Amino acid sequence: MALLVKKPKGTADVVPSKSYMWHTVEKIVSETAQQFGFREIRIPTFEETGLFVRSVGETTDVVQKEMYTVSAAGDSKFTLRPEGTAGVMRAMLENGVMNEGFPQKVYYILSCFRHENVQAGRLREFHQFGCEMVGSASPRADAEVIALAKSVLDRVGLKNIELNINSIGCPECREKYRQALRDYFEPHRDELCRTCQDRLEKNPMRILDCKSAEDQAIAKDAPMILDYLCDDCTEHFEKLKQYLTQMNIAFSVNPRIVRGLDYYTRTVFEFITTEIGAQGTVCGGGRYDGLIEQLGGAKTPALGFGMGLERLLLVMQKQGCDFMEDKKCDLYIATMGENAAAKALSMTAAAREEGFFVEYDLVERGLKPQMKYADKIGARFVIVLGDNEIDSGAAKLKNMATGEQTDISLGDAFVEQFSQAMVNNMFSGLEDELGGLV
RNA sequence: GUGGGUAUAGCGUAGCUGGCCUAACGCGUCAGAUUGUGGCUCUGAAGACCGAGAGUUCAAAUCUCUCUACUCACCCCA
Repeated sequence: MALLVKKPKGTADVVPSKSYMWHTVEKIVSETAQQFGFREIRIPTFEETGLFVRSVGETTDVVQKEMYTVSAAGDSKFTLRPEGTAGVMRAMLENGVMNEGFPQKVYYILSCFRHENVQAGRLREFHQFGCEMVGSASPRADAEVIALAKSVLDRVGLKNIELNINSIGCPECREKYRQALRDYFEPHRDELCRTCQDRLEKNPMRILDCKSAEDQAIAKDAPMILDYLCDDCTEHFEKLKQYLTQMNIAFSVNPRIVRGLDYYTRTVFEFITTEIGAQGTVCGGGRYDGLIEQLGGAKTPALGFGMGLERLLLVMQKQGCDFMEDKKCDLYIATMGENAAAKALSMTAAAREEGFFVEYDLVERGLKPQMKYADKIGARFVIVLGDNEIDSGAAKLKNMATGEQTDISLGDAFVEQFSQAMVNNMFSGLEDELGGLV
């Protein structure tokens, strides 16, 4: 079949048979964040372009070549958010959340848009779970945020995820370090790859994680940021490491981690896997003490992380993690004839009123196909309704797992009797499980 | 933008030293197998102009070329 329109490159559909996977991670992720005292924040899908230019950074790849920017009818320019932090900070400032006392802790699940070349684990529209903590300069906050990310990864069941941390210092020590890097690389200018020659001026730290083998060799003996941190930044980093150790969170210090967004200061971290291809960063984050001031707020320390949900799901599937199944149908009412169908309508409504998951025939099929359908959707119970039952006012309630049939009234007592059957069913299910254990 | 790989029914695949392919198999879908009862089994049906276009040939899903899409990787990041 030649479809007239296909989905845009880099987007993904979640079909009904797979949505339970998303429900699982969304549930775990938000419940965990709430246990840490984070509350959900929701923000618009697009923002004024200037917000991202100001926060993410004019020279970053994200801003320079990956933003989906639209303008409508002479309005200002808008951009589909390429990440969550900038919009969340804007929203917190605009709504005065910063004035409600510190720390403020928020989380969100949202889609982000970047016009990149797609590959495994990298989409143009992707989903991110993010957390932000505003108002604490303490390394305890760093440890707490990392602990939250770690906790989420543990609870979805991931194994072999490594935590890398680094400090890229405050603007002062970072500038000293940049100069040191320029001094180091300058003599090798001609040996560097072309992009790194450009980086030498604008962002020499990027040369450190260049993939080119030649550049790697040159960078091998380059000065390390950690040797250039000021006393405060050093102490902050030392404390963080100490806290992580106390929390029993394993980590490695990786001086090569350089975040691609300009707003980061001091602590940066990544949770990495090698199991899903080249895009192994499942979670990335750090501190951004200067961002809020840059956006026009008071100077306020803050930090957070983003977790790529598609990547998370890739690893979960790869590792065979458990997912929560969708809720199954409690009762299917099979009908034969118009009278029965009419009766089924009122019975269904009554049972749903009590919270039960009920279905009945919508396609006007025969009894046998209806039974097959009931089986396919995993219905626990089935009632077959025909003229006999309508006349007598009673029917058989069939337990699909055991095949056992019991009497059930079609009158006022119907819902109550069905509830009782559900309770008994649950109870015997528990008994079986316990019996197996004893 | 630069490379590699792949393109056959809803999904997953076979066929690819050209003719037996008027395209096969598994899953799924639908319908039957005691016309008022599912799961297993059996039978049958629907469903593909073999990614698109051109060429070679008596003959192409199978060979050649072009294009397109998808995919993996570089870059960058979640």
